Amino acid sequence: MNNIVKNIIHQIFPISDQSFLEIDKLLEIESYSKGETFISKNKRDEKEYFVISGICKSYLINPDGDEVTISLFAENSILSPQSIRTSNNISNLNFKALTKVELVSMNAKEFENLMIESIEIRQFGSTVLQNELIAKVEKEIGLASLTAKERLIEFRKTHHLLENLIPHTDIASYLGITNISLSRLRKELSR
Amino acid sequence: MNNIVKNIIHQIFPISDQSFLEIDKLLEIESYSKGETFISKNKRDEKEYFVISGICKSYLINPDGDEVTISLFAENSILSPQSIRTSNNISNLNFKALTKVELVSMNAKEFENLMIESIEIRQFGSTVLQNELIAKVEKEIGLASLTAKERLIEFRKTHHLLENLIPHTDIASYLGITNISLSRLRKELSR
DNA sequence: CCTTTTCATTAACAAATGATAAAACAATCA
DNA sequence: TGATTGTTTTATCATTTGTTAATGAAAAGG
Repeated sequence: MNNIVKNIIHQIFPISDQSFLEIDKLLEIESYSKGETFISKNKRDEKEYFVISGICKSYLINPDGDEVTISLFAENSILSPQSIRTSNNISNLNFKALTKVELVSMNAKEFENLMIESIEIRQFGSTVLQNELIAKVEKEIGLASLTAKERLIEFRKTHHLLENLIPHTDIASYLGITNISLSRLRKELSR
Repeated sequence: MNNIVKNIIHQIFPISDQSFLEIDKLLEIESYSKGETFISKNKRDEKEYFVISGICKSYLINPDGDEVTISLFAENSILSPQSIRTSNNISNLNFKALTKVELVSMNAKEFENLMIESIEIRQFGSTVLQNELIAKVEKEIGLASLTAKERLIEFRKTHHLLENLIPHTDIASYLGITNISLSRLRKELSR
């Protein structure tokens, strides 16, 4: 059904055509417009997502009622809320489309059944999990610097395309600063 | 051989006695004194660790030559450098004992062989990976606040025992502030 | 026991960042 | 087009944080 998903999967793990056909049966297309929240609390344990086009974020609401950006997801990436499903402590993490977004979703329980039946698909699933973990470690290393300026420089290295595509408020939140401070740093770095 | 390891494993996944006996054959005891670095670059792809007693940190060296604390590992936890093994970008992450530390190590390749043979051990391995990921997500949520004071308060909730056991320099680095700033916040919060 | 080292605190000042408000700019829509 | 809304920049001031240096306390080692 969807060659883009096949490519995304192949970039992660060289799955066989037969295995992909099994996965393919679970795929459905979803699309959301800018600003739309697409994983609510009661739905989040149901699906894995492949980001076909557009950009999404995960976020939470802080005590002041503001959205704090936790992660950013560009196109051709897997948005896999596995960690959220299995954790009781992470209760209020939500997902939102920052641009018009096309997703391919996959029922999580059916995918788990596939993983039980097929060693190859389980290896794919484990590799997704590992990649998620690597992304987190790389992120925490990138944000480990004390100064916001260095964090912005690091962000530009890993997300160089995103800065002109999504609201700076989300980037600032991701970097742990205000959008006003981000604006100052942008000006300073452009000189 | 080691009932403590059995307990640690059981807290994560209810493995059978038979499976544990297979794992048990791979276990070896290691101990390090305070300040000792125990995973160097060339060794890190060899072992998984169970922290029996003491506290460790993962860290990297920033351009100024200072150690930046990335993660903290208390006793009764698994120190599983799976993500490091599989990532090319995370090259300079090291591990150090912050107190006298007793570890039980397990050869990673032999454990992978066990995972191929046994579904149950495979499930245990996947769960370890999931737990690592959950810990990272919980950490990034805990550190998502803009102010250092709130991050310290959050840190105290999740690591309440650690503050009096390890150098404040490492806690400050973990929180993204200087130890002097941490001292100021401690004083302010104690009033 | 003394010395040395490491760590935590404090003070004074400089630098960076947040808060608030205003203005410029861009995007959307009737 | 004009109005509206949202985003980014800029300016001002208050607050927080980093830097440097000094001090004291605790731990480590001879």
